[in-house]
Amino acid sequence: MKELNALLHSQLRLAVMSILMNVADADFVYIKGITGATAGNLSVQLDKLSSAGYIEVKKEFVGKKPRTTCAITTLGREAFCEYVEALKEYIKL
Amino acid sequence: MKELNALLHSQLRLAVMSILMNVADADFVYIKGITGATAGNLSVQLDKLSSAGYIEVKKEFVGKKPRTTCAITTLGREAFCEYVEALKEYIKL
DNA sequence: TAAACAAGTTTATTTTATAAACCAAAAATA
DNA sequence: TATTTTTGGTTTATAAAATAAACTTGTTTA
Repeated sequence: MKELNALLHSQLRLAVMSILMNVADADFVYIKGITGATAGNLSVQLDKLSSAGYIEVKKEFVGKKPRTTCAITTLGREAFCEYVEALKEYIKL
Repeated sequence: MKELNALLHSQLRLAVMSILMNVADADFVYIKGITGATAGNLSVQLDKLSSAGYIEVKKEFVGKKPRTTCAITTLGREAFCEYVEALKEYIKL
């Protein structure tokens, strides 16, 4: 059977990628809210996606508050689509 | 976002359940062949699915050789379907 | 009869996911 | 204005998982 991309086959990382597939970008607080993840866990998982080149993470200040914004990359988009294709073999759609 | 059943959100266990969704039963050697899993890993994962009541495992002798046969239960079937439904929220199908 | 094989199980190791603890700065409050 | 709380995270520690390696029991084969 086809392998499932282990980086994507994780609930939180998959949720993040799923969100980013449908918006231009999303910030840390927003993603945290939708996924219900703890900040620590989210921080770690965003790093992994970023290291893999699946997302781009931008850190800036808005006024005096820091803001971390994420956007999916072309590579990430491709990986996500391949993952979904592979998954279909498992869940027969 | 909906939670993904952690017991099913594992490549090998999902593969096993996927196989068992489509056949009356399947034996250890057959599942091992299709999934490409090692015997040890498969043994452990079958135990987990069995403990959760998602599959039934029957051990018998065919001639002089042992045979382990697995079949999905109603509970397992339901859990699989719910998992697939939850997953759709992530992969938008 | 010794070596290799079959069908698993058990145990140990490596990864992962996750949460807990922490940090710096800003905002709210007493 | 001093202190507490909140915001927006990161780092570190822990618990859980996946996986492989080693082992077992019995069988077949050379």
